[in-house]
Amino acid sequence: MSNRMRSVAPQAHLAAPSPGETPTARLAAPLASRPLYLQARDLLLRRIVDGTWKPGGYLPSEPQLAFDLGVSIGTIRKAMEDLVGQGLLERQHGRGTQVVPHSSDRSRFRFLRFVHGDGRPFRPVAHVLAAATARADAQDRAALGLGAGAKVLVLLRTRSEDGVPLIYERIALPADPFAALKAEPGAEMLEEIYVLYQARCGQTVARARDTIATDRASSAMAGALCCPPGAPLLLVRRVAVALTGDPIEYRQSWTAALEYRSDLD
Amino acid sequence: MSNRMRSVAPQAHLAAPSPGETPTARLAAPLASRPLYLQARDLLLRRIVDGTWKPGGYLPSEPQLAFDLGVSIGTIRKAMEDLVGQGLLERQHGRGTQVVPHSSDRSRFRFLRFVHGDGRPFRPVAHVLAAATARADAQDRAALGLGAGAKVLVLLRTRSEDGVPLIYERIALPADPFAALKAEPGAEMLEEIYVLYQARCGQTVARARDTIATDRASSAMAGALCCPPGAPLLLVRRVAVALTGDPIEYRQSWTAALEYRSDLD
DNA sequence: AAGTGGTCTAGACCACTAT
DNA sequence: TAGTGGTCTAGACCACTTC
Repeated sequence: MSNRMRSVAPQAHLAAPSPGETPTARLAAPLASRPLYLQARDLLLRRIVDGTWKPGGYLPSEPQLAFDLGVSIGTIRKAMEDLVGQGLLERQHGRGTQVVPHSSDRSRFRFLRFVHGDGRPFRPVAHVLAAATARADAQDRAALGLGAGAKVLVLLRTRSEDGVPLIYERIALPADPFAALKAEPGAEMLEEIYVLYQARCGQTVARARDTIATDRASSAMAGALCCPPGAPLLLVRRVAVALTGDPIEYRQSWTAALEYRSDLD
Repeated sequence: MSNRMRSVAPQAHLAAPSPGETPTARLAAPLASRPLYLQARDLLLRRIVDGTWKPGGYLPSEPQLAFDLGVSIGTIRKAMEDLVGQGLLERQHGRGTQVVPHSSDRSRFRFLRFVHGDGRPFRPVAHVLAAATARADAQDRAALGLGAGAKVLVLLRTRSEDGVPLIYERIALPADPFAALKAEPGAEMLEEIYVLYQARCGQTVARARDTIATDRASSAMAGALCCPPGAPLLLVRRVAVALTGDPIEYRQSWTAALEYRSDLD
């Protein structure tokens, strides 16, 4: 007997929103003992990943989803709360539940960011220096989990404030899903590049890991950042992974003047 | 009318665990419209802060707390889930709910940590070089929110692996609650100092903010870390705050060989 | 066997947003 | 006014831990 065979048959849903409508999905067979709210969460996640509900779009209402999946509203709510906690969904009282889009205002990565030495926030503008496809180097391959001869799209850019370049950045992306980005009009100045990944390449960044170290300025960095070659720099390396768990971005950011800060836990 | 006046009187609790016992607390007056689960959460937090339930100790059971506060079990669960999410409580199926103690195995700060350049975890041993009370400098005062003539307890220590010192550290603590730490036996080698704050000074670290920058080695650092004076170092500054929200630790960590890493979001 | 937390349901009522 | 999510309750049953 499954944990879902109860005194009240779960099929007896009286709240069918449109008469004659039929449920569009059912959760696992009675034998599967994985909690229903986890199954529901994964199903919602799958539909976000496969684009059934697009970033910025709204999910069906709680009663509708509960009917579709054949579970109670409370179970749907628990599944949603999990995804809200991951920053994938956003609920708005009286309006509905939305798939969070990446945007410059509301980035999913507020917990680690560059700041000025006095704590002022850093409000940069990006400028792409070069965009080219190349063979992935050893670091790229390790970070992105690629094979020997794999190709990557490499972006070199600076990020400036008031016209002063403060960050020199190299971004490596797997050539396959990101080829469309190479000649993307308007991309050269776009600060929030994750919006582009999502809109043009269908890749949504879910999480990222940052590793911070010191490095010394190469001649290219020295030229871009107006510092002497060999000057000590802060180097932030980021590996960003998609909703599927695959790494999709390897980014290196060098800076001489800025600091890097975690939000208060 | 409050949001708690319903068709079923909330007082009608039949699950009184000990006959004749009386509730020990009641939530806000009917006029207060703040959600009950938030009131419950704050009350639980207050009892953790004031030591009613000590780190490592167990809370009363859900039915007991629900009876005490005059709310349903679901409301208690929601309040607890919030505190679990903050890392303050830990629930164990069949056993109970525990106030999380700081420990070297299970630190509340797993999200940012030192690692070796190749990604290996850093497993240090601490060695205190000096512990003395001093007048707080400008940085200490700013970080800890102290007044002009305030005193701080300053600890200088190294953190080594296999006998090799890799981090040079200065920790400033408000002299008032931390005076007991000065002559603490055994503290000299203790790596996880937050355990001491909690056990000896009644101060539980709740959250921390890290700011990462580059710096150059002073002669003291050069001596301790076996690097030339002026060598570029990674500097991590941390401000840790207590459950009350007051800053209680200002820590500066310098390293030449290590990197600093965030967990995968 | 008793007690604990974990899952799931059903339904009441409230508060916010749209129209 | 209708529809949405937010809060709160009550109770069933399950799974784990302890005795």
